[in-house]
Amino acid sequence: MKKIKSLNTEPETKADSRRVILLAAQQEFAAHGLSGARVDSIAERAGLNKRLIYYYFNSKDQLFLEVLEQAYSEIRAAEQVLNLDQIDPIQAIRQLITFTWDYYLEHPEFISLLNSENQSEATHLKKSKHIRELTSPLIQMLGSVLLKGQEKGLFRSGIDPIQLYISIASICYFYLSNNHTLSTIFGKNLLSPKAKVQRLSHMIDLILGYVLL
Amino acid sequence: MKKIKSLNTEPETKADSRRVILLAAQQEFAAHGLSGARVDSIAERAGLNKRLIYYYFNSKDQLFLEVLEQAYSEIRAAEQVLNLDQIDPIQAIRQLITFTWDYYLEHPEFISLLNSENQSEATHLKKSKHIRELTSPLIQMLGSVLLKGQEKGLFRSGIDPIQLYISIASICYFYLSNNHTLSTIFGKNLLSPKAKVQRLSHMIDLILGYVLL
Amino acid sequence: MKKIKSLNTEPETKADSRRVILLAAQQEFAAHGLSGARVDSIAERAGLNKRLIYYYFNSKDQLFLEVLEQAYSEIRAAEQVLNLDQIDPIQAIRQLITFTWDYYLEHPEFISLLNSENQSEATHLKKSKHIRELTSPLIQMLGSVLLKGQEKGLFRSGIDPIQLYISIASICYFYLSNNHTLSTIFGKNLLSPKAKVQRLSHMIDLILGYVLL
Amino acid sequence: MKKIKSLNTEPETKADSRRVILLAAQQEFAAHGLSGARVDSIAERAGLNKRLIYYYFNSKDQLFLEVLEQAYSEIRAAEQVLNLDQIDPIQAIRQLITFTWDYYLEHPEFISLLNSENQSEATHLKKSKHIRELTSPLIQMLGSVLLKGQEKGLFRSGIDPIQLYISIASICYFYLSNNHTLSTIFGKNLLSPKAKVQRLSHMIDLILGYVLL
DNA sequence: CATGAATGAGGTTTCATTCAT
DNA sequence: GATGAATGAAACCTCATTCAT
Repeated sequence: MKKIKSLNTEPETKADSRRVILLAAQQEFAAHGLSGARVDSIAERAGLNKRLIYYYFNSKDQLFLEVLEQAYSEIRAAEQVLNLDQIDPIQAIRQLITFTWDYYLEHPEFISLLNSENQSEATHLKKSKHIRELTSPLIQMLGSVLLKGQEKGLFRSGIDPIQLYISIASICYFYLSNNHTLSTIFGKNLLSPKAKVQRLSHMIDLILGYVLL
Repeated sequence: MKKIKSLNTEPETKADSRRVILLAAQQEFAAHGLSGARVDSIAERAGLNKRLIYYYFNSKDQLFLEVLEQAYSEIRAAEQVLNLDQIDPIQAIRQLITFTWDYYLEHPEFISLLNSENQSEATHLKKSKHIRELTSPLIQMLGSVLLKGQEKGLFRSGIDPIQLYISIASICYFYLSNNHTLSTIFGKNLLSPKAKVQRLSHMIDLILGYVLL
Repeated sequence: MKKIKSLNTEPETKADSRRVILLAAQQEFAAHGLSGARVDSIAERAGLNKRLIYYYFNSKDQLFLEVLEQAYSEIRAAEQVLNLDQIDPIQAIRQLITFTWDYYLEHPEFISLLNSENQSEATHLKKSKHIRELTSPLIQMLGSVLLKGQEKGLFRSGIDPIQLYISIASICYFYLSNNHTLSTIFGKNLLSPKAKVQRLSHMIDLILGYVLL
Repeated sequence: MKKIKSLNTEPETKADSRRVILLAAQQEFAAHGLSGARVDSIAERAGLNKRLIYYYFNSKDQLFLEVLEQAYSEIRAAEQVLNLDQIDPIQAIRQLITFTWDYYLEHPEFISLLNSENQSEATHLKKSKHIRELTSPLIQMLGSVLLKGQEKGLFRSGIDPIQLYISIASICYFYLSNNHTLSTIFGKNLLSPKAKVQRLSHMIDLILGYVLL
């Protein structure tokens, strides 16, 4: 549990504290889940007084929600930049898979947070107002990719973009979220460099095998 | 949190108490995760004294491990009965998907337990002795299905059974494990009867689309 | 804050703990009020682990309610023993005043608890089921005293026993509950032996002056 | 907990802030008692920064003392206006009771503050310098009323004005301070319009029944 | 005169675990 | 085998107060 160091040597300004707490909380929640996370540890990680956490966020649960909202908006923002609807549809599918895979690899905390939230039956997320709007652009984007591919005679028809998106997310997510048990059961490290390359390759084959006519 | 009733009115025998505790623990761990589960609640669910839990299982963690081992051996036993290598390969793939989907649907606690264990980085599972040998028969079975399909000129070549198995598990598992957040984000109930039928159909299309030449 | 010593040298039995906590709580609540009382102090007074308080009573508030209920039932029990309806009515009024005065003097915690409860707007008492039944016998008893006095041509008619009881309680209670501010303002100790005698005498004069024809 | 609005839109002057805080504190202390009151809430009620409270009043306790002093001087000022010694003695007694009753009814915070202060054993009041001299004029006034009534052959002799004053205060105060528990115990609302009229009538009867020959 | 940010001490409550029978 | 009573450690959260500007 390392203390977060501020990048610049100047003393943090007021608004910084909020951000520092949010970052520390993300780490702690990711590492231990919601009920396993300790407010004390978050304060320690942040290098700030515990009381301040309650000053800015009113409770552990509210803090968790904000961490979660931030995580969602970050991935959605990154996805938006892909501009899948402006490139070749086959390439677009490849890119979406690769991006999703890489993003999950680089953001293990995202997976961890989602697992926690699902264990809480999404009680936090349901209180959030702007979460739902975040996702629709992505699905729309994937929808137009599928349409374009179909019009070009490349893709099969009748693919539901939501189903496809969930499946792409599934195969990336599960491999990583369940890496520990899978690696234990299969008796080999599923995250070796070689294994990662093989997995990505398999996933692209799988999805394209389905999508392409 | 209902108390588990013993079916016969006679006082439970020694082995019964153990089983009742194990069942109660499974429910509690599934509902709240490892750190969220309460030993008190387990005792209450079991209708037995808390001290007895320690008498039989020594600690909460050891109890969790036993619950986990039991869950694994149950699903592996069920898979074994499929006898996929004795039927038509296409049908075998269909059956494997359908079975996996149904099993996860009927055993939400299995998903929940795995999530908890992965959050703990599989520390419990790593201590288990007989877990590893449980999985290999399944993969071997799937391997021979793939081989047979390929020999018959139906399936593409070069499919890694482990990769495929993980992918099949992924698309079933993730949809259910993340149902709460997904339903919230997409703003619709992903577990309505209709939605479940559509999902299964999509998953079979997806996998067969990939496997078939 | 003295630790309560058990009267007998034997180790306390199980059920004793509950009583010891209740007594310790009464003292602490009386001394500091509900919000001023500390659960830690109660545990210390009782010479028992703090956790045990939550084991027997589920929360500070529930503990407070039980203390309050006990206090009420004690005073009501003591009042019942007076058997006012079996003695001369004038003597009965004198006795009721004297008893009330003495009881409040000997049970300052009762006054303190009532003050706390009124500050909480009787939220605890309102949850109690058997409180209301406790008081009616007393009022009935006073009612028959008044009736008898009236029939004997001694007392004025039309006296409401509830009003009279409240007034008697008032003049005893207020003098003691507000003793600190009154003594400060009037610059003399209102609880000197002499002052107490004078007060009781005044109160009897006051009430009899009103009641008698 | 409504924020106190300043009547004029202009920025408050220095003395205003002090007064606004004092008013807010009175409300908060009255509502929750000394230990139950929150400095944060007082600041919020006042619409001013918490730090300002410390700027003007140094501590919560000192603030409480000032609130208390103000409350005392207000009631004493109001009593002074009565000029009881210039009217008919019987009427004077009636007026004193009615005034006391009405004042307590209109100033529930006064009762609440006194209760808190007595719970603190008058520690604040004892530090106050000008409290003690506030009360003597009232007692002197009541003394001369009693004397006049006695000289006119209306009142009994030997009535101690302090005792009588305390008794009058008692019967008004207790009924209101303990209204919540009394209403709960007797199972009826003691502050309904009708109940209030009956109480006042009873109190006047009680005191006059004692005072008059 | 005024304020947002920060804090140390301590509050109630919860927890896995053990004792004693 | 089984149990009610008991506990130390630590959890979340709150409070009056102060700092820095």
